[in-house]
Amino acid sequence: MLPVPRRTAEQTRQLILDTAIAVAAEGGSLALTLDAVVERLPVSKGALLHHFPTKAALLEGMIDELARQHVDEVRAEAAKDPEPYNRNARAAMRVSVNNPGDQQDLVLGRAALVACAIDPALARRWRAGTDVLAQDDPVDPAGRDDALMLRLLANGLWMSDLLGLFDVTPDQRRAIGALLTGPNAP
Amino acid sequence: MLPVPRRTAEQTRQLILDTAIAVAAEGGSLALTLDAVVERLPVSKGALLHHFPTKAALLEGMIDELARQHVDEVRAEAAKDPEPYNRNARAAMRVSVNNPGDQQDLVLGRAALVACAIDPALARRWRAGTDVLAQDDPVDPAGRDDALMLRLLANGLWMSDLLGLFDVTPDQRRAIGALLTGPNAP
DNA sequence: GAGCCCAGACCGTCCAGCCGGTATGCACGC
DNA sequence: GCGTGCATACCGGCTGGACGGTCTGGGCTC
Repeated sequence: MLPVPRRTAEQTRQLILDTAIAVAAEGGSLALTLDAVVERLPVSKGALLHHFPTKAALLEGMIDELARQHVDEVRAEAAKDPEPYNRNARAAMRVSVNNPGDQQDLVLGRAALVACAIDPALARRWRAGTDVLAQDDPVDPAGRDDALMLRLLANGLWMSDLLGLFDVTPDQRRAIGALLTGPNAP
Repeated sequence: MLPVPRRTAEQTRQLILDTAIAVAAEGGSLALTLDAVVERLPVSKGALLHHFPTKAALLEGMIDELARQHVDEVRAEAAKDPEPYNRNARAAMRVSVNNPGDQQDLVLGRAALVACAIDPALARRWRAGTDVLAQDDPVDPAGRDDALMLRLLANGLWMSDLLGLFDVTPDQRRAIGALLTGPNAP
């Protein structure tokens, strides 16, 4: 007979992280309290503090989880790209362009932004967790700076979506996405 | 004889805002407490709460001030541009490209980011305060989407600088800035 | 029965906001 | 000029409540 607890410890941990991320994304850092996270969970405060002994540990767990999800998503998108160079950079663009259709992506980004704003050290941790995307991305010897440009543009679009900085119509999103396939398309 | 108190009320208010912005930029939202702000000031907690009756009022004051400074800076930069179209968009790019040289700009941006992460409503307030830059910027009838692209790229570079997301060398900064003058330069 | 996993009451600290008080200046009437 | 009354600006100790973290106990699995 398989051991079937109602939840494994790992599942509980993941549940806590997901909920904390959702709370941060919706309410900002002001709303991100341990009690608020527990309130949404079929789990007690004791359980939360069993898995994350301090709030700082929870925040670090969040950032690591968010970075991991982001890296996984970009890599999955990059795997569809037949070109040899700058696949991660282009994948980041496609992910950003498609953002509004994916609510989970906005939650991810907002939570990451909130965590980075709570403590500057968490921003460095995000960078540490995600820069494999830049390191592990063969560069076209010609047009060396294109990848950085793509990354920055993708990042700008993403941030704009997260914070509501600019209005970007679907047509404009398509135009931005078209940069990837045909740079000189009319 | 003019009444000359050591500081006018307006000066005190501005002093409080500047200090709160500095605290937020350096320590993140965790460090932004009323006491921490007062500690750096020749002003008491009573004075702070005289000018900003709640912490929310202080945060709103901060965002309004930051948006105002940002708009002023971009407009000042735009005034140097002889072209008739998209001057604010190009000015935003130049400001972002020159960011690392201007410590005050990083403080401004970090504080704004922190405020936006504390409460989503403050992000909307930032947008409300800054979108005059997009509204009040005549668009080239040909190449209509260029301005948005510039804004997004500038925003991406700015955010990257604020959070330390990507390494951008001075050469690469120049290359990005060169997009403004010669789009087809080698 | 031992060890992991969790429940939830409880505690201590920290911080936002309050409040009583002071100082200074201004608008009066006289 | 001078006293009175009122408003603005500011001080700083205090408190109530929120929130992070502790602790004791209990069940479930092996």
